[in-house]
Amino acid sequence: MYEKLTEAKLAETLEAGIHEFAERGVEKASMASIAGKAGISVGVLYKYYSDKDSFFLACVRRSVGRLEEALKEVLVREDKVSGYADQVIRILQRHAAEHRDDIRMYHEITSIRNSRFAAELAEEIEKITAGLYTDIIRKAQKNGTVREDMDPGIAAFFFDNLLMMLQFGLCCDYYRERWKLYCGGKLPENDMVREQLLMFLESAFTFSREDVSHEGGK
Amino acid sequence: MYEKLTEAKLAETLEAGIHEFAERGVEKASMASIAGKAGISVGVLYKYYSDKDSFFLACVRRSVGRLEEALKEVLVREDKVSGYADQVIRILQRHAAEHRDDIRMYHEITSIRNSRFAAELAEEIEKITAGLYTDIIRKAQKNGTVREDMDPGIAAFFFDNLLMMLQFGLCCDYYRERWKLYCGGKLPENDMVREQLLMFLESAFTFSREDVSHEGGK
Amino acid sequence: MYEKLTEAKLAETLEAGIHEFAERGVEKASMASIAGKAGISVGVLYKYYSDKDSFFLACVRRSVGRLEEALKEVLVREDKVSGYADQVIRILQRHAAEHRDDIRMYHEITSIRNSRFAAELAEEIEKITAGLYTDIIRKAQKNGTVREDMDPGIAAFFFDNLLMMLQFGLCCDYYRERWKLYCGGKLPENDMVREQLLMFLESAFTFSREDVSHEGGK
Amino acid sequence: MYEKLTEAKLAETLEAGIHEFAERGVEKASMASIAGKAGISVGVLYKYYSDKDSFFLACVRRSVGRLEEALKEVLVREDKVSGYADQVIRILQRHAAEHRDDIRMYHEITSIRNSRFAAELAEEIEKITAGLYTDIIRKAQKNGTVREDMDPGIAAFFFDNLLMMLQFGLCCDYYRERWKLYCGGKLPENDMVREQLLMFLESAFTFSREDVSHEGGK
DNA sequence: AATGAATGAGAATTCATTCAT
DNA sequence: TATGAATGAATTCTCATTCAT
Repeated sequence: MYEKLTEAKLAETLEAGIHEFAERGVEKASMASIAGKAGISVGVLYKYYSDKDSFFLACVRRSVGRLEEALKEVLVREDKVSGYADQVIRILQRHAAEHRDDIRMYHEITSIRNSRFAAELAEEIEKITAGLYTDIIRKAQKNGTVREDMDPGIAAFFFDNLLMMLQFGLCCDYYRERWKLYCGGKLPENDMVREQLLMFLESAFTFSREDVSHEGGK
Repeated sequence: MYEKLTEAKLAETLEAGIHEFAERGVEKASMASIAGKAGISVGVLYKYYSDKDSFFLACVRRSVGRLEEALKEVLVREDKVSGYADQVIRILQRHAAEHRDDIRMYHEITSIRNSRFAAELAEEIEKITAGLYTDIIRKAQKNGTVREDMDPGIAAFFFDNLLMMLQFGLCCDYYRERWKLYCGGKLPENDMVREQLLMFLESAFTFSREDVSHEGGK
Repeated sequence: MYEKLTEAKLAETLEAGIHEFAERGVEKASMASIAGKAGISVGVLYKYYSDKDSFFLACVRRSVGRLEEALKEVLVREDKVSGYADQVIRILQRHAAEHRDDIRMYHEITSIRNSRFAAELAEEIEKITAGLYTDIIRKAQKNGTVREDMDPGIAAFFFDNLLMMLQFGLCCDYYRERWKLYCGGKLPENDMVREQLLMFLESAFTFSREDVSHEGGK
Repeated sequence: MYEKLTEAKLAETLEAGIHEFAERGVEKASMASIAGKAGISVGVLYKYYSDKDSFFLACVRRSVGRLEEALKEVLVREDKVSGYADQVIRILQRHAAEHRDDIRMYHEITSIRNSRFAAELAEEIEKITAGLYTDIIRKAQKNGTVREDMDPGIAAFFFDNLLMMLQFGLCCDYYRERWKLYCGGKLPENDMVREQLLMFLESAFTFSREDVSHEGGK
């Protein structure tokens, strides 16, 4: 009984936490219930994590780590935004289906009501994708596949926003309902959504007809 | 003491509620604290609202009503998406600046812990804009200013997603920090964001270059 | 609107009180609900009765008054206990059937947990029957129909106890269930109960010391 | 602080509960006050009992258990009702003197407000005595010491009613005052009451004089 | 005098956190 | 070191009573 918590047990605890936080939200999640599900005592939980909040953070980190891991699959060789986006969307759709709790948990983070904390977490979680997306766009601008008057950071932000909502739409109750409202009462198929989103993004990032005719008329 | 609850006081109570819910979230918000801030007794609060949930809904409705009121300013005569979008974005930016708590409260609704309201609220809140945006896009498709292969509902959804994130980015801690991350550490100016978002949308909704060249090659 | 409460309205209020107290018990009875049922405002209720307790007392008195009224029907000419008892039992059985709430209310009184109060009420409510029953027994002793070694007061007390339980058994949930337990699961018929109770009482009051010594002298 | 809840403490808690329920009634009894009196925290109270009702039931059961324990002392060898009754009355008189709160608590059960427990508790509490008393009477009928035209169940019920009132008369405010009223202002001595009650019962259960003379005249 | 909205003390219950074992 | 029982602050909600109208 008095044996040190194994790596595996610790992982199990985090998973139990992710599940509970995803299912009931931070406030309603119960430390006792989490410990119970993980098969450990509340005591150890508090030995490893000073309080509920810090345990929540640990869960967030695990959850986000898993998402990052998934995103590493994207072939960075891709220089065209559309090809890149296609890969990312596919991965996120699969990830959302396989790790619903992770996404719900991620949404919980966005509720954080303390800017010091928010800054720390946002940096930790979003820095990589922020940089990555911005770079892709910058490169695409250089090779002429994305319009040059677009601010790469802001464009990357828009891009990420759409992806974020894509995931929430797959996993979080309110967003699902919202999705349905726009699609005549039922969630659209992943393939259709991806196709439409790609079309939207592709258009967005390239020159619109006016611009063309404008430039053409120069 | 024993002061009659005026219309004004009732409004003040809702505002106090909106503030508390925005600041602390539904679970942590305290009915006693709200009553205290509004300068009324807990008793009346429960006279007017049967429980915390129903008071929360009343706050949400007030908050949403205010947003809808603001959105009514949009000239519906506009048939071009870009002109329409320009107006909507301006209004939302102003609204977010003036009613930060409303937006924070809106974000609160999207939380897991409030899943019990999800379907009901989503319908109530988003139905109007969903229909409106979809219509605008459909019309624009008819007059040839939006590409025809785009599903109007899904496109409207993308559009609304971007607007939603715009607002969260202005009001909610986590989203603000995320914004900063994409913009070199500081929040971008409203004007610049609007300009970029318009550009993004305009391109997105119109024919992409390939399409153009395709058509051009006809 | 601003008219004085009529006699009738006041009576209606007491009846509403009796019903509520009988149905929910003193603690759970709600002054607002009583006022509502009586069609008056809580305000007047408190104008006429200083607090819940004093209103409860007023209800008790009305309720007890009605019982006394019913008991006045007993022909006092009766000198034999059995004949007297027969009449009383019949009246109480009828009264219990017609005024269930009165009996339930009466049981509420017995819960009173303040001896000063208890003394006052007991005196008010039981004094008449106490005297009456004792007298009957005393007379019966004089004319030789009740054994002489019986203390008239104590015997009267036993008699009243049995009548009290009879009524509770007809009206109060716990006592009803208790009744059933002794009678194979269902409440016995009034006629049968009366017959048995009369037999029990008749025997109890008559068998005299002589009989005992008779046996002893055998 | 952080004292382990021993068996003894648990018992103390139940006693504190019995006292509080007896003193103030179920509704007015306060869980916090009970915990305080028992020297434990509200938390543990709720660890052991899911809510106030279930704690109340536990108290009732303890209280009833103690009474049953006491009643086990009765020598069941007794076949004559009078001898049996003598023993039971003695035990109940002693029990009431020593455990006033138990009896007050028992009275609490019979209240309207506790109707929700009525059937369950009545069965649990009274079944044993109901069966026991009925049996005794039935046996006595067989050996000719109790008149045969008496329904054993109903007779047992009358018997138990008298015992019940005996106990309430010793412990509950209202019943005490009522007692006094029948006895010239003061509670009668236990010995005297027992003697009179025995006499009453003995007579009640045996042939009345009329019956005797009736039979004699045949 | 009647009204009923407003008051606020009080009660049950929960659960993050502590600490004796 | 692990355990999980014990703690008690905090929260929601109720309702007898008051008093401005």
